[in-house]
Amino acid sequence: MYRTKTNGELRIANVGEAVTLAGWVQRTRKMGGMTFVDLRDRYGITQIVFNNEIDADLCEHANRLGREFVVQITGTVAERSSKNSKMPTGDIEVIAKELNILSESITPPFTIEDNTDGGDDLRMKYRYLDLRRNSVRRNMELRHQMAILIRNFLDSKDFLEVETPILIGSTPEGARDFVVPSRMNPGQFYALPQSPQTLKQLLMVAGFDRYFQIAKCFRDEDLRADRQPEFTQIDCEMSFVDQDDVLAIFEDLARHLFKEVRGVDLPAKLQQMTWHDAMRRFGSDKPDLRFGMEFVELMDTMKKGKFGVFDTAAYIGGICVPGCANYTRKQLDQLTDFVKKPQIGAKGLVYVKYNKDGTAKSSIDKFYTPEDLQELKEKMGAKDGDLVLILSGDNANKTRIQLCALRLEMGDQLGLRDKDKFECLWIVDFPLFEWSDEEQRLMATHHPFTMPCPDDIPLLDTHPEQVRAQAYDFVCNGIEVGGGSLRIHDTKLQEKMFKLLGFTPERAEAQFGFLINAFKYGAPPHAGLAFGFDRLVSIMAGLDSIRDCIAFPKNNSGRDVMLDAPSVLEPGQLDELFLKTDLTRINEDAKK
RNA sequence: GGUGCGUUAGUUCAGUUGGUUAGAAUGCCUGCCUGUCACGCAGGAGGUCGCUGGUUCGAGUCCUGUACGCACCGCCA
Repeated sequence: MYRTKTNGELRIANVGEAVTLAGWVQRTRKMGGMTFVDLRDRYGITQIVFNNEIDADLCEHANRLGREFVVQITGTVAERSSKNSKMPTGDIEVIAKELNILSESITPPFTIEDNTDGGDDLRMKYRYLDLRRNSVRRNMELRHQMAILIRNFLDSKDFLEVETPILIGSTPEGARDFVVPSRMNPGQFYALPQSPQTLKQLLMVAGFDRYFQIAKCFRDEDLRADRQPEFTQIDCEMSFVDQDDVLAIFEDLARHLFKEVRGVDLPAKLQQMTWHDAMRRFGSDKPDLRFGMEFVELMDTMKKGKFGVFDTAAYIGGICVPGCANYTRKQLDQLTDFVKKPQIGAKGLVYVKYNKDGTAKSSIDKFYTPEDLQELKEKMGAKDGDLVLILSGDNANKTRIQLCALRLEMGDQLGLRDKDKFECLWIVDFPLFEWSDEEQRLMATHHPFTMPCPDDIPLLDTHPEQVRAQAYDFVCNGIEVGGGSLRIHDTKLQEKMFKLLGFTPERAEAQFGFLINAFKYGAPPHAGLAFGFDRLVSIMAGLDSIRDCIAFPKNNSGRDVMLDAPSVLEPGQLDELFLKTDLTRINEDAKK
């Protein structure tokens, strides 16, 4: 019994049965009097046989076929005389009786194979061909499967899916908005939502209790492998819940997804790590817990020696890299170059090798006694054969971020960032505010509607930078996959937040008046969370970039190279919108 | 806004110290081949070395600028 595609319907065909298959020509093999055609559709490949001795005209017709021709073939399912164990349909073939060329194809610019010869750029330009490839199509199938699982899960928990508008108003806080001119309101612009944040809060005021949406979001910021200008969030909001309720239900969702998609059992209760601990132990608010090498703070230990660099350091920290005492001078120099790269910006790297024979060799032997190094060894929990790497700097936070980059690099070098291993955790107790040097004011770490921790509310007036937020991130394998918070539903507290963030009452009213007003009519306590759907899919699929699970992604410059978008408008279109483009600034930059 | 790497045949890449007619694989075309399945064999076509300016007797190779691509920093409430 073999699965085939017949007249658009899946069915099971038996040997000897007549079938009609339609699809694309993967390749042909001409053997003189015989021609074999590998016919591909969404479900796989079936070998078609044309035989000169059975039907010479038909065989001649088949010899015209080229790669990616679309054909319909009627024939008989037959058992193969020589089977091919490498392909799922390898023990049958279809002996062709009729061949109908539905569409011809010019030679594709790259091979439609699992291991294509096409580069990323070319694949994106011809994405419709790229999507024919198994590996890419499978990512789309996984995305579909996960969307179904998520919808069904949230539906079973009484979440109501509501679509919120794509054309909304601009909010200067946070990321840059994409804007859309309004023809009927000359000189005015819509903005595309960075997230449906305020709208879902209004749905809570509306009494919808539990909302979700698989929502397109838009941010006009620079791109990365894990950042697209338009992306998809699993956007959720709940009323009458506290933080534990939210975390419980969404780690249930995560547990369900990992089990159904990957067969992986996440722990019954996910670890919760405070932001402060995450920064102290891993130098990151999204630590990769697939491996150890936790930071050890070494201020007391290292300041004993005579190494001048450490005298003025505000932070000295080390990681213990297991089994790497045999690193060569060249490898250590490369690590030093790595931390000195401009993106990382460390001044230098101190290493201590604890050799297998019990001796120690370090870059700071001149300044420390063997006893000092022994004390360091104990402090680091290092064993013979381990390598200790130490960074220092006069800015504790920056140095921790540098040490984080080094830790991840060592994790990569030792192959510890295994794509089939999943370590998920919650980061909690984020600071409510961050100081912005650029704007010379406090900025909301999460967003301006985030509820402070109740214990810290008195600090709002005295030490706002110390106030913790009831905000949480879902982190998997060092990637921020989701985040959310309890929201402020009290008008007075919200006004205070706006004031601390430097909003005048007039500006707050102009931008968020609709929300403040709504809260005057009985707002339930509410909280929510959003998962980055693209990131979640790419983690499950083991992809390096979220582009690979997006049907038609944008490139690094935010361009769709297939559609050649964005593009200039016809003069008439601009006119209708009362718009003029002024490219003089670009030309001036070009002259310089 | 910044840093790094890259740009050579349809495609993926190699190209030594600057030196004759720029190579390989694959794809494509032609012919042969009745059990192939990455079929095989023989032959063939295919290049403005991203663009620009410079150094040089001579530039794919060195230098300036620029465009594009990728990764990253800044940015992403």
